[in-house]
Amino acid sequence: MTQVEAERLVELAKRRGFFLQSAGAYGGVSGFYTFGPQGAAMKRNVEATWRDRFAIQEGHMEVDAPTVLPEPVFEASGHLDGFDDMLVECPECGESHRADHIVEDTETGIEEAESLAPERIEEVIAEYELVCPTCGTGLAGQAIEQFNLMFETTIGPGSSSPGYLRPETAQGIFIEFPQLAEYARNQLPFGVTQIGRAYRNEISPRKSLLRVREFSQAELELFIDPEVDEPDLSAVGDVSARFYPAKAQDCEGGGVIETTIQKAVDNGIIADPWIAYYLGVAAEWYQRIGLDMDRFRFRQHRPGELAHYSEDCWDAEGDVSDPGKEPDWIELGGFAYRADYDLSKHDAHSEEDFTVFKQYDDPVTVEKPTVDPDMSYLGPEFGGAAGDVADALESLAEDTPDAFEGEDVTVEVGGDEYTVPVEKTGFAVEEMTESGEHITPHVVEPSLGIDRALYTALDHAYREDEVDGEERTYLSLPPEVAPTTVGVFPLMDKDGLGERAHEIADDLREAGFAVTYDDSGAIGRRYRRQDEVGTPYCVTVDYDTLEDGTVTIRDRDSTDQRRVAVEDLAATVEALVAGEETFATL
RNA sequence: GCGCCGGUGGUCUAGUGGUAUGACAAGAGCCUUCCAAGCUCUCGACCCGGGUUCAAUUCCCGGCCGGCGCACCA
Repeated sequence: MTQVEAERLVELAKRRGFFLQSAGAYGGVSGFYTFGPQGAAMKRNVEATWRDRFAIQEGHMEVDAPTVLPEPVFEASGHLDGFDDMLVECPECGESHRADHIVEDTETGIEEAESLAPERIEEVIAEYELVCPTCGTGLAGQAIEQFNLMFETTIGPGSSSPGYLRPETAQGIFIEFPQLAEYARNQLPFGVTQIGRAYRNEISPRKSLLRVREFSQAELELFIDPEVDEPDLSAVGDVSARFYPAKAQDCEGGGVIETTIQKAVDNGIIADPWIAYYLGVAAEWYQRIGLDMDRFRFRQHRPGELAHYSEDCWDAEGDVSDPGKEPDWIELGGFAYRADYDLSKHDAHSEEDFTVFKQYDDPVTVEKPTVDPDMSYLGPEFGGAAGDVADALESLAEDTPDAFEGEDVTVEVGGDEYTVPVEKTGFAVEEMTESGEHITPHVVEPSLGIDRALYTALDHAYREDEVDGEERTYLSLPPEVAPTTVGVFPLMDKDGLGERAHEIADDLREAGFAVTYDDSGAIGRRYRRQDEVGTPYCVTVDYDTLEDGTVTIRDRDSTDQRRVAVEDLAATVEALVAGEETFATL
């Protein structure tokens, strides 16, 4: 960013209809972008390739959850508490700092301040006379400002039912886990994908599409049995990528390692095989949508960056600097092993069961102490406490069956002791057959930003060159993601060329291609127009077409042309797009 | 949120206390047998609000938006 090429890319994006800042008529609004005709088409294509790779090819299901969800969902997920920042402003220099960080960074002995109440933070600041890290002014007495990154709304009239715009698409999957597991016939592993919008009320959106308040995510939640499920690493073992391990980031001159997924696992660079598997899948996908893999890497989170539930986490990063400049790495996606964190949270906070039943290969017989209290005795004897006494007896039997060996057994309920004759407890040791157990699946989560991927693909596709002494700008996008696949032009709009070209354009559309028809001005101008939006092929109808039924097809990157029979045109374009045919050998 | 700089047609831009320059793009036409050619015509702009002034796009203040730096990015 910041550099010349990025500015020209943003200018092209606006001029040609890839993306523009929203609500310009009303002064613009920071952090919101509208995809224009080219951008919307490209985004659709990018999402289609993601769907193909992460859902269809992997055999996973796709869902589409609401963007607004009720407050309890985010209480459970931790976003309500963990997603807000506590800011404190310095009265002297005006700098805002993370209050929880200031508290942590000193001799207070507090390591994890994020969960503390703002009032407590204020007390700690006053107590230890903490100062502004910028100018050294005391911060005692300054109010702590809460800033939650979630957009809040109300569901229905009144404010009794608060809701939030989801800050990530993932929760929409987690909360439906019980039903989704049913759809998967309770068989692990299974994966659920979602492509959708997510919202974060960023303090300071920046860098065009790269930091926005509304964006699209493509997420996969893979639910596994951690004890038995393993990925098929051979499917992506040969995929090569650049890896930037945490250790290398800590020391000076630490290097990026280029190797294959399989070798990265063998050498211990990537600890978790599932993470390794998805790094491989993702590397293939990023390459497929046109990223320059020399300007791409996987960076491992350093220990301090890791979320507390995550053992190992990697980010996909793309370099969006100008060629020859210092790299400017932006985060494109995250790959996290989330263990049972999310499902356990929702299991605890909701009424539903977020586990799956795992059947043993062979049923096991266990001796299980049970009670069957005689309520007709307990009731009259203990009155209102009878129910609690019965519960206490049940847990006692589970924990310490020995207690039932005497004549009487004593339990404590609400501070009072109750003694029950053993014969009234119905205590028995039963042989029970267990055919399996309930387990909470673990979650492997590849989470990718669509807008950032799209921006990076544009950045990496942006080219400037010269054709016959004229400057040319073009986007060398893969045909699969280019907004338009074929441009169709009559060499001139007369002598029936236009009519013939229209027929050909219609035929190509019927064959399923995204086609642009253009008969304005000189032919060269039309080629350049399509170059700027990344159209890979242009077909021109000329006088020979009327004579012998052939057209020229032009390759965007080389500007070379070949003659092709009209009846072979659709098949030829199809083969070119699929990569089964190259233009050079056409 | 703080600091610095900026905001003129779709895009890039000149300039000004008296309503604005040029280029590109776009539209119409002529010309044109494959790479932004030429000619004619047309369309189209001073971010918003307040202040100073006879008069503000211009000066001042505030806001919004953008770039950069700081902070933030669970």
